[in-house]
Amino acid sequence: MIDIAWIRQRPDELKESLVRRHIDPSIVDTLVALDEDRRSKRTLAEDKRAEQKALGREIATLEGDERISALERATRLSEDVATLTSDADALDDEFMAAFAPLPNPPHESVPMGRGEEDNVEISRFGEPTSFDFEPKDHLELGTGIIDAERGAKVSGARFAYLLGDAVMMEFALVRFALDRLSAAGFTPVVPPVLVREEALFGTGFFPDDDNQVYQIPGDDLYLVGTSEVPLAAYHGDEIFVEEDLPLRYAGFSTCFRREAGAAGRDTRGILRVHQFDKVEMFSFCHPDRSWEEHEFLFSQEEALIQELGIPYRVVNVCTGDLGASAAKKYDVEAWMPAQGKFREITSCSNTTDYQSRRLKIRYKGEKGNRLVHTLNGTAVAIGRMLIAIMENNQRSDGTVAVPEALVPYTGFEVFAG
RNA sequence: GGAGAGGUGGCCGAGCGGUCGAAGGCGCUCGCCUGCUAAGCGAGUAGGGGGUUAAUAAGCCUCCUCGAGGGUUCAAAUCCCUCCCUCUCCGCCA
Repeated sequence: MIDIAWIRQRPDELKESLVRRHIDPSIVDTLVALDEDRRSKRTLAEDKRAEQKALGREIATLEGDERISALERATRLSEDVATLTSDADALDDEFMAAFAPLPNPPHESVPMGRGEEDNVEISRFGEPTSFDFEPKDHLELGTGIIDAERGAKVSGARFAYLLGDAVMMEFALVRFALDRLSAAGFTPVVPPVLVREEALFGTGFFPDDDNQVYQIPGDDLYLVGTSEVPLAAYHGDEIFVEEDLPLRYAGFSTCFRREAGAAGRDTRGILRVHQFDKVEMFSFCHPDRSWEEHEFLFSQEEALIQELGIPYRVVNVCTGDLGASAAKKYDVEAWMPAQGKFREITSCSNTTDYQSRRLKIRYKGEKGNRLVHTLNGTAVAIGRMLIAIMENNQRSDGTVAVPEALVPYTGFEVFAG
C-alpha cells in the first residue's frame, strides 16, 4: 500500500507513476474526491460521538427528572452516532478497496515497458557455455535423480521427486548459501510455510495474486509461494530501535505456487513446478538507505552465482513486469544451454514502504515512528539452480561436474543421473 | 482431541458498567542533588486516524485501540456471543 499523502499532496506525481505502469490515472481523481468525502463524514461522526461521550459523563452525575430527560436525549444521540459512523465506515471501505491495490511507484531508474520483453539488460557474467557435443537438458542428464513422471503420478503435473545425488546437491546448495549469508550478517531462518491471510495481504500478494496461492480451506491457511511472506510478517506490528537496522534474514523454505495461467509453458522438467525449495534473503532497513541495501542484497545474490560459476545476465525489470509491491527489481537470468536461452533464476526487489505500511513495521527515530523499508532477494532457488548447474557443467559422458565451491558440501566432485 | 486458567502500556500488575487510555511498581528519558558509583528528589514516558498549521515543527482539539470481530447499554477494559492465541493437566504423536 502506498502513502495516502500521495493522493492529497502529489496527485499529479501519482498519476505519472500510474501511467508508467500502464494503469488508467483517472482513478486518482476518484480517490481524491472519495478521500475528502470520507474525511468530512468522519469528522461529522466524531463530533457527534464526542457530544455523546460528554453527555454520557453528565448522566453519571444526574438524578431524577434531569437524568430521565438526559437519557432521552442520549438515546437519540446514540442513534445519530450509529448512522453517521456506519456512513463513514462505508466510505472508508469504498476508498480502501480502490486505494489499497495501487502499485508502488517505480523508482526513476526503472525502464518503461509493457512486459518481460522490455526488461533492460544491464550486465553479464561469463560466456554462454559452449560444448563440443550436443548438450542435454536436465531431465536427460538426471534420469535417475529427477523423477517427474512419478511426481505426476502421485501429485499431478509440475511435481517431481528428487533422488540420490540431486538431494545431496540440494542440501549442499542450501548449506553453501546459508554459510555465505551468515558471514554477511544474515540470520538463518526456517519459517512457517502455512500462513494466515493477513501475512499475504501484508506482503502485497493479496488481493492481486490470490489465484497463485494454495489454500487450506478447512483451516483458513495458505501455503506460501516464497519465504518472503513469513519473513516480512515476522516483525509485523513491531517498532524497531533505529540502531538495530538493517535486520537481515536468510530464510529457507519450501515454496508452493499454483502457476495458474502458465498452462503449457515450461512443461518439461523442473523449471516451473508447484513445489520447490529456496533460500531467500530479506531485509528490514532504514528508509533513507534502502537503495544502498538493494544493491547490497543484489551483490550477495551475484556473489553466490558467480562462485558457482554459472553464466548469467542481469535485467532491470521494466514497469510493466514489476509486481505491485516492488519499486524496483533486478532479475538474474542464468544461461540454460539446453534451451539456448537466459532464464530467470533469482530476483531482488526493493518494496520500499509498500509492505511495511500494511504490516505496520516501524522504527523509533528522532522524528517519531517511521516505516521501515523492506527488501527481498533470492539467494538460491534450488530447482532452477540445479538445472543451471547440471546443464552448464555437463560433460560429454553425461556426468556433471560439481562446482568447486560446492564440493566441500557434497563430498563428491562428479555426479551422474 | 478432552478438562481447566488466562490474554490490560517496553515489562510486571490493578481495575470487573460511568469522571479509565487505564492505579501502583519496574524499566527508560530529562533535570536536580551527591567526591565517583549506588541511593534519593522532581518531571516525562503506548500506538494509530482526523482537524487546526506553510509544515508527516511544536502545541492544541477530537476520535479509535485494554488479543480480534460482533452484540447488549444513554454509556463497555469491565456484561454476552464467536474466533484467535498462551499456559496447566490428560490423551495422542514426528
